[in-house]
Amino acid sequence: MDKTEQIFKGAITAFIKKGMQASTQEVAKEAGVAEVTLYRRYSTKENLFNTVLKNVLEKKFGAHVLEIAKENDTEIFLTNIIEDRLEVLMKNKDLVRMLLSESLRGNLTEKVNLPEVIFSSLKKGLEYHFQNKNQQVDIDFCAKQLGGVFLSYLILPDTQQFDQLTPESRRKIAKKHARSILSTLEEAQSGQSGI
Amino acid sequence: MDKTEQIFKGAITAFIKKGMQASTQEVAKEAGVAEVTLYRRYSTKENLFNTVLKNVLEKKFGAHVLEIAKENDTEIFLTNIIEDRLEVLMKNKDLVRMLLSESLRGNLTEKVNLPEVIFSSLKKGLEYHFQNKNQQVDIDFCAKQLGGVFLSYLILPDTQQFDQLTPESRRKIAKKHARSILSTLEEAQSGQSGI
DNA sequence: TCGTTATGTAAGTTACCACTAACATACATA
DNA sequence: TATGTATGTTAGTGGTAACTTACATAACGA
Repeated sequence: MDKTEQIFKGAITAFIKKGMQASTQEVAKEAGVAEVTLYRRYSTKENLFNTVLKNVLEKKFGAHVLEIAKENDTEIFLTNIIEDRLEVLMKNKDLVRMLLSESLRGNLTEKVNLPEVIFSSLKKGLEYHFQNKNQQVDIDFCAKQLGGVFLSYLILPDTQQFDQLTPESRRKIAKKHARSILSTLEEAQSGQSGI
Repeated sequence: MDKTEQIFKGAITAFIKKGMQASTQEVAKEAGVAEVTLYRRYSTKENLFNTVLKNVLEKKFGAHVLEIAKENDTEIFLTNIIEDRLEVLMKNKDLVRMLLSESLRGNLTEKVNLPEVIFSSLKKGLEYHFQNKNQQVDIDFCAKQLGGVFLSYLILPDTQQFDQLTPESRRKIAKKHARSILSTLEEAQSGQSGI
């Protein structure tokens, strides 16, 4: 029974329930650990929060976006990245929603700020994918569109839960979004970009 | 100097800063009113919060979506609704972000839950617009796409602030998003819908 | 066996917060 | 003038939360 692991798990479940407002008492109880132990190890609640989140972000959202970006066909690439990221996000929906809430409140440090982390990783993936094509693409606009897809599933009222669908349905939806984004890319080629 | 107005304005600025966590003391100070006055009028902080928000939602986001939905051309309709709603949302960005944060935390009553309110009003607009066309449209999917556009501007890191752009730029962006959504509608016609 | 290290228990400190009670004041209207 | 109504001031109550201190205990290596 690794104490650190115990604390991390307990802290996460407590933080998911109440966000940063979860008391150290609750965290301690959830982790099966004395409250003072938390302070001896992490000094402040804020530090505990950041440490735990940094760890969990790497573990759960560590993206292999560049792998996906190697795909040469843009429609397939977009479909894959939507399918992949959306699945991860929806699997951790409660955690992600808590992070979004705290982010909106300005409570997150840069390294742990989920929207920023995801947005910048999307941009990197897009840059990588388009670098060798002589297609002029507004990366920011495209990343925003992708982000919008994720956010809509995370925040808008859900009739059907994404992670409860069959793989075929999921792929179909991902493809639909991908084609939607694709259509603006093709358009941008004959016009000019973003602004 | 209408006291009620005073209280509402003060409460809003306090709530924008700290969400529902703003103390009644802070609200009172911001409103230039004694703390006890708030309790005499609204009994509890929660009730004050809900009353104020309900009022402000009606005032600031009271939508004439059905007006917009009368437009017969779908591309123009979508462009208009995006342009219109996005402008309102971005003009009240801080307030909206606070509401999103509280919504994610499950702190909002139904009538004041911004994502739900907007999503359902979007759906109504779409239903109205498509009711007399013999085009089979997945309203939910379409509303989700629209919602995603708004959320992306509200949450993702912004290089350019939407409400600081020229009207022409704004319309151009709105149109771009509209065409993107439009492309999925056209596709759906020859295939089947959403799931 | 001794000292170090990690933990637990229990009590306490300080600060804040939602909410209340008691009393005073100002104003308007009958 | 008298009375009611809305407000302010001040103090207080009970609860909670972040964080600390002091002391005890168990494990482990030298």
